[in-house]
Amino acid sequence: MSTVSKAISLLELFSVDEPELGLTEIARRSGFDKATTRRLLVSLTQHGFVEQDSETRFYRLGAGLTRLARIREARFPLLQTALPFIRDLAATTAETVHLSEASNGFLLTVHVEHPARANRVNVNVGEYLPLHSTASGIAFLAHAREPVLETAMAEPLAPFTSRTVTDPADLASLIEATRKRGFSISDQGYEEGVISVGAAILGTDGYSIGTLAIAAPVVRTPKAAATERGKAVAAAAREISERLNGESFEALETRAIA
Amino acid sequence: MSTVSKAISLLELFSVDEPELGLTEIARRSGFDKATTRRLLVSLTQHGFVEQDSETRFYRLGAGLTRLARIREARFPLLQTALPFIRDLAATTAETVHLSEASNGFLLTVHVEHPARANRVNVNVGEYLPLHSTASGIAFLAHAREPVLETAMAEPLAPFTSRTVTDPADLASLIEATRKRGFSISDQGYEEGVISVGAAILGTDGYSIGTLAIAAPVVRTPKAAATERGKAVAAAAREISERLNGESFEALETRAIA
DNA sequence: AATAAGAGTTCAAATAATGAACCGATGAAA
DNA sequence: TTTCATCGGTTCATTATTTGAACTCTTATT
Repeated sequence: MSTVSKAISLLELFSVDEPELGLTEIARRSGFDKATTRRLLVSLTQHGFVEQDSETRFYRLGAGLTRLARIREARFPLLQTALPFIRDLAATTAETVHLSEASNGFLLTVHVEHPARANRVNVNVGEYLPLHSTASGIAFLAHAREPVLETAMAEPLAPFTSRTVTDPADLASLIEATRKRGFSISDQGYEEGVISVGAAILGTDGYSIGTLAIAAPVVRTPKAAATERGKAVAAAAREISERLNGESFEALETRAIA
Repeated sequence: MSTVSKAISLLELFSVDEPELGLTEIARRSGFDKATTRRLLVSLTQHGFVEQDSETRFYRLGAGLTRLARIREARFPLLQTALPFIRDLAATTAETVHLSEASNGFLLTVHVEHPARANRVNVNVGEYLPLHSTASGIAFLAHAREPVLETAMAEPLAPFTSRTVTDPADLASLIEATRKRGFSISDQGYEEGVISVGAAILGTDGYSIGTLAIAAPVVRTPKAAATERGKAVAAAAREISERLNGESFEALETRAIA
């Protein structure tokens, strides 16, 4: 494992639920020696990737990350562009809406809007999503590059619930249906009791750069509601794609095939 | 230089103006060997910190950064909280408004709102701001921890323009005035022809965690206008501090002294 | 006062990083 | 269409950085 990977893996230990950790704890979780861990943390601190609370001595993610993220966002304003749509969907559906971004073959949740009600689906910012078992993942695959798709299909399809689609052929037809329909549905494929709909956001080259999804408890989601939400995310994803690229969604879709 | 620092220094090469760079270019600018540079880039890519355009082969900052930045933001929602205020200030003043975040002794510009007019002050997201010669920096120092303040005063005060305050004693009185007034003024201290006003945003401990500032061309900024803008940023910074910490600004200020 | 637990440090040994020289592809110039 | 230049990417013996067991220091607990 490269030193750089080690350093970055330390950053990955932080999450929304555990945004601050002590040195020993970080060393324990990463499996690195305390001395090593500290040296890495010091390097990261020097560049503002990590901050240390001067009082508690705990470490947390630093502002340098915000800075770089903003530089990226200036080039690919996915979040900025999608935000109003996410808010709108969250308001009209009163369910959890989340935006994920593609990052070399993975999907990273980048923003989440939760409804103000007790029984809701909780999605954490910073979560990685499996591609074969979530609405986002399937929507992503429906517009992914051939090699990305192949890699995803070749992996063992982990069964997260009893309903997870684990047969590659079934997955292929799900993807095909998603492409036709314009949005994907995952009926408890990732988490028991949760139904999600998702749609891909396309980049200039016509391939997915991210996804938009709505997750809701099955108990209050009749089939018709799911379809309606699906149409809504698809419309939003389409609009976001067009704004980002300044081209019609159809033009983008065709580009990917050529 | 540690390997980690080398890797991160590659990330620092990207900016809003140059968001994409080729391998040779990155190697040239960083001063590392091409092989080394590539190895580092590959490591960074594996973690989503860097992406490579599959067509042009150029490298750019990756979505993994957005993800981590969002995790941080969940803990310190500075940007989220400040955004509406920034927009409001930008709308009412029709001048450049920018938010900076403290990151171990430095100030990083994290968001900028530019007015839609030709003659305006351009501030880039991702820029580091000197502490002694900008409105933001002085506002920051006015509420900084003692050691941070001392370090800043001890450094040689670089003269960016003929009007930059380079005498530590003068700087100290500027800081004192800022503390009393509630906002700082930098009259062409950093860039010729630019006048800025700034105010500190305080954290739970009462010390600055960031700054809010308005930058405008001197030619259209009479003294009265500057004072008015100063009061506006101060009010906004105060409100943001209160929202972030759920405490009155006075309570926060007193905490720092104790 | 004794004990424990965490943060941080040291230095010989182990391991990972380095870079000169290489290949192959692409594109511009002769 | 041949030549030259440039760029992305790779190899492997040499070299320099990273590693971790054992240490100290500080703080909180019994």
